[in-house]
Amino acid sequence: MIGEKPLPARRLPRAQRRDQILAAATEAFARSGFAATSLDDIAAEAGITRVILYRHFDSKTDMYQAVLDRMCARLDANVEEPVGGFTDASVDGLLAAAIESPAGFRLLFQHALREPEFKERIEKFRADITAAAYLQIAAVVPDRALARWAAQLAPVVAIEAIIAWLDAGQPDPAKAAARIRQAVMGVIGAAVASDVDCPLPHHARMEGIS
Amino acid sequence: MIGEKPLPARRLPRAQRRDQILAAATEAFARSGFAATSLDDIAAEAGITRVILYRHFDSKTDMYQAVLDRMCARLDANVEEPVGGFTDASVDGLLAAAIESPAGFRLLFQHALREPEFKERIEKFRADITAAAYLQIAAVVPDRALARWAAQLAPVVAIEAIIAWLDAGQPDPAKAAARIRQAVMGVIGAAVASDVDCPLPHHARMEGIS
DNA sequence: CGACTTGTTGACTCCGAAGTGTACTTACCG
DNA sequence: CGGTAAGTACACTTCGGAGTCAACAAGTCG
Repeated sequence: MIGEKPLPARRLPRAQRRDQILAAATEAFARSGFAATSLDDIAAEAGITRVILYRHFDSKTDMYQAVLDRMCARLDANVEEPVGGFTDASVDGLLAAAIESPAGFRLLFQHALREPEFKERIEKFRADITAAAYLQIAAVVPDRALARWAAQLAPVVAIEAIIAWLDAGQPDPAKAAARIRQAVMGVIGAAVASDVDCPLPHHARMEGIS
Repeated sequence: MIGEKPLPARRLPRAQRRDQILAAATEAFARSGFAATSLDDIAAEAGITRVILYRHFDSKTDMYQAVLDRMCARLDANVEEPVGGFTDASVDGLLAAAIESPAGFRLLFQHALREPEFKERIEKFRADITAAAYLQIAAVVPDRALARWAAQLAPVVAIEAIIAWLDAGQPDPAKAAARIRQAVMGVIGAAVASDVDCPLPHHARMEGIS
């Protein structure tokens, strides 16, 4: 299906092979998530046998955790939040991580986040960003329920904007970050605007856009 | 775990039971998707035995399809698109469907959409909305790649806004639709703005929001 | 009442995938 | 050149969940 190697597969030093397996596992898991991905799928993706996997990881779960941790570490490294909140730097960090590993990015936010057994770690990451966003938004949006809603939505929009950008073939990387930031700002702006009971003729704008 | 009934479970006429099973299955599947949900989970959710499921559905796959079709039909009914495009009515329809069945809404857009074997039907639904959105956006955004990106993103933001609203406890239902529409418009506005090379001091706005 | 239908229980088969062991090759490095 | 580590082949065991069957219990309706 992919690029199978009936050949005896080149030899690699242990650490390197482990890394390659993690990369392959990331790709495989990113397609259908944990439950729907077999170790044979991963072995095939890595171009080796299933048995080899067990020389590097204790179990499927262990391996999945390693994949998740690896990607989370990448995120933590890129989007270190000095309590500053959901800043431009946060978007840049997310984007950088997504560019480094698109599959890992998708895996985290499209699959792992919805898998009860694994979502904890990454949910905590997201919660941090959401909390930071809340502080900023709450300062502008008096209605607390609305502020929580916007704070919840802002990071999600950033993530979805990045994924949509990946899907679109990563056009114009130089301006991507700016555009994503604007999309997020657009959402926050919506919360602000609708809080003062729709001062904008949004209906007309939406209908008359064409 | 939930509200188990060790009792012999009340009897229901066939059609009614089938519907109740579909509702239970929707809840169960919405938690972890197709692969990670067992028929026992569903039977427990419905308060009956696994064997009964087979008196209503041929297989697990068959049942899942039924659940998906049911929810898709609900969507089609609510958000009928007279080629008009991604209008206010579309948002209203999506929102109505989400209120009718939050679990179904989540199941479709958080799980089924990422399950290769099943995403086809619902992907088509999403593609229709995306295409409609593209027509509207392309009229305002000259850069075609950017327009495609925004068109891809707009429906996703609408959906995520709805899910975030569900998560927040469905506050202020009367204005929810308007807020979601504004969020979507904010995203589209971002595409428009960034196309003319960032006329807004977005950086300052974002940093200085607090 | 008696038949039918909905339900339960507990057994059973089947299959795919996780996980393990052993014996056999072969590349690489000191 | 020889040993070790990386890799293969294949033959398992184990396990959970899908799918099936038969016997039995109890509401409901003619």
